[in-house]
Amino acid sequence: MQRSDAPLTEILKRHGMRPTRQRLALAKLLFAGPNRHVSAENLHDEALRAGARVSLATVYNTLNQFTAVGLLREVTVDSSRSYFDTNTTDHHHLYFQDTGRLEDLQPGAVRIARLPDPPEGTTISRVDLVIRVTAPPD
Amino acid sequence: MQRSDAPLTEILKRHGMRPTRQRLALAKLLFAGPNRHVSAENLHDEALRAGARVSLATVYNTLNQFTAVGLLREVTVDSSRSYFDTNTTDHHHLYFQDTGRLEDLQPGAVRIARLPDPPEGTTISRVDLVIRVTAPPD
DNA sequence: CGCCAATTTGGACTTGTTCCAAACTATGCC
DNA sequence: GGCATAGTTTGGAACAAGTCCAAATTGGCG
Repeated sequence: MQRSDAPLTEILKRHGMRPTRQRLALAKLLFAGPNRHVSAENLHDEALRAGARVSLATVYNTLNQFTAVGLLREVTVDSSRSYFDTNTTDHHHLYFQDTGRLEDLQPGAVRIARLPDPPEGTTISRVDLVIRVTAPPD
Repeated sequence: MQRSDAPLTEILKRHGMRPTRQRLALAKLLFAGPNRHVSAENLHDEALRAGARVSLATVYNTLNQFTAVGLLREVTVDSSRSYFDTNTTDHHHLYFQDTGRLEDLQPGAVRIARLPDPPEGTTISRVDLVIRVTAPPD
């Protein structure tokens, strides 16, 4: 809880959340460095290792809240687990099927030249592209 | 079990599976019509309603086996449930977030003009693009 | 027809996630 | 600064999707 948390406190308040000890600790892990992809278990372990006392339920709550206000984006690459991405700008993903590792692609790495119009009465909320790679060439 | 199952029997045999009553019933539901997207529960219900006695465990086994031999493709759009697509040709998906409905896009509907090279030592196994739409315009 | 390996099955189990009621705490107010 | 209170956290129960397992069944072959 040193002065450098001030911006994080601000961010939480700006999104209508109380800057609690737990949320600050998680926000720090998530946003105080380069972009990341985390799962709930994953972040929970990390928080504990970092000495933060946070329950798994709170990690789930927090990830969902952050996602709801747009601080995180949920990425669906594995049907058995949710990943959250701290990079909320437009970009696509590279997924290593063998290791489960997920990486952002450079914004310019993929170019989608044509997209269909959404069906009548709907709007496109998002276009997700995932490149799945395997380590051993098939 | 009328003569029209013969082709299905053939397909199963060709992929090294015994044409059992259960597999034939499921294959019929899956392949005897237009392309479909099913979940396990989903297909199980349908099979029971159609009078086939199949356990849920068998539906899971069968979907996984069909996928392993390339008769089905698993589509990951929802992190809490797996969908299987009877269309195994190259194509992308339209996902209605509100209803959970999943549709194939026409092969030409999307054009990807640029893709990065896969990282050293890996090969691209698949590129999945999903257009997520919502019914009420945001 | 009968054998045996493949398959199916119900139920137990696992894993990821949500729910819940009770305990705790950040914040506004005096 | 102390207090009331609404928002938050928490452990554990509950849930849901999917896998595992050992016993029972069955398809295919001689």
